[in-house]
Amino acid sequence: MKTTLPKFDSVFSIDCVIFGFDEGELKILLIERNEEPFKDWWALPGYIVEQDESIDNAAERILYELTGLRGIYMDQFYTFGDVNRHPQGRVITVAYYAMIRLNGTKDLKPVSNYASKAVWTPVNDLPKLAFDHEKIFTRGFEKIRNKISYQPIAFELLPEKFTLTQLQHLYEVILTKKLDKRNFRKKMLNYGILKELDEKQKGVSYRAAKLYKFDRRKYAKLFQKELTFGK
Amino acid sequence: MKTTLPKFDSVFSIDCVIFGFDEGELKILLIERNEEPFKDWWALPGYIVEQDESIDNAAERILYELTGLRGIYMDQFYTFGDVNRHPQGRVITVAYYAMIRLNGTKDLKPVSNYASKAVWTPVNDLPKLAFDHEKIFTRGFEKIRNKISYQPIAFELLPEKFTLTQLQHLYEVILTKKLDKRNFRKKMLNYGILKELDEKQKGVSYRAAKLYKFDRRKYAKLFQKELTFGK
DNA sequence: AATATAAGGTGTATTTATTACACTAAGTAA
DNA sequence: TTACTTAGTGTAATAAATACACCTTATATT
Repeated sequence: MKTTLPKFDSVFSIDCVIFGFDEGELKILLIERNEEPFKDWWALPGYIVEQDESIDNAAERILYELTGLRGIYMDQFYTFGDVNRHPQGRVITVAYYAMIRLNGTKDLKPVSNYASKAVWTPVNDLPKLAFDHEKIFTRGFEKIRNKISYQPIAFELLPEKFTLTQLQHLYEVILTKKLDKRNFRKKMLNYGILKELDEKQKGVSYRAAKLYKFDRRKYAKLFQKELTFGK
Repeated sequence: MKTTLPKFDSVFSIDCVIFGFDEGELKILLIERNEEPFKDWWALPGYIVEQDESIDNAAERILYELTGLRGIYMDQFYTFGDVNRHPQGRVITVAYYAMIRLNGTKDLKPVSNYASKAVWTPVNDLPKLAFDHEKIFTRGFEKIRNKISYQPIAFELLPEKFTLTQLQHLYEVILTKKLDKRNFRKKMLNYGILKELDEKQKGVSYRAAKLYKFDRRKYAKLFQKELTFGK
């Protein structure tokens, strides 16, 4: 990494922590960098914000260019502004996260050639990352762990139809702890935000489980109620 | 505001929402700007981040220069990056908040002359603010409203010794709703994070109330426990 | 056809937290 | 002494969280 690089003054960048759930594992999207610094390293998808675009738009564009993923809604979660986090100059980066449904989506094709590939990587098996991206990932993971206890974000990660065991498993992976099956089901079903389908799991070599759907309408109602606390 | 101003490319800035509680009112600190653009307008204390300082340090420095307040611990809560939020160029601003104990602290003296004064202003009676500072304030207020339901931030705003009624009143102001006196007391005392003092309120023209202190040690223990959820 | 395997699916009792609700006690001021 | 103002207190009902173990059902194997 001792090449001569241009120096620049101040730029903003965006970095994205994109979560997916596949084969029972929580994964994030990493790119292999095709540019100095940190050429050939793994990194979070991220790049520099243009002069004339808002940071929210920049986040969407950058994710698209580096992974081919389009129209993904992301939320900002933290801004990293240490002085030496980028070797070429002062770069303050705004970190975004999103959760997406993998549905067997496999490898992704970067549109720009700034990344050579984009690969889903299990969070329990991450390689060393460029810049301070480990720190950014860790904070993003904390964010969703925290968020899952008051918002049904799990449904964004699962396929449209899922079993209660899959749902529980996802919660366990995000919370990093085991949950009690009966209590978990009681609680989930009590919220009333699940629609039981007339359909069962297929292709498993054991008793097939019932499939459920997330009911957005009922969730909206529930949430409305929860915003108006009792006294 | 039709003066000729220098244009610049990209800069980062910091804006601070500093909460205080005084005379039964929740207040924030505003400065009167002494520079274009928005000269003579009210604004959140904020300024530009230097090349060689981290954003956390910048936040501390800027608050000091504009208000004379020193060593205030602040938390970042959101970054505002719309393209046209600043008339002179592209400015992305990282917003911080803090809560401080007023203890009769009155007016504050800006150290830099970029602000002509710094004044505590009730949140229910804010003037029109420069830039997008209303938006920033609103988001900061939401942030503490949300935070108060899982962290005892109220104690940072109250004097060291306080009555339960004062504590309740502060909760009511932040949550913007009335609370039941008996339930509030039961709950607070149950947490076990209050130390009852052998002392009473003074100088009131009615029955004096007992004074309490916040017990940080017990809170630390409680918090530890809460981080390890049941199953 | 019988058996083994592997996950699916279910209920109850206990404890803890939340809510609703109204009167007496104590100190100060007139 | 009286009026005023806030302090301070308890209980019953309801709802939520927890701990805990066995039978059922579909598939695969012999």
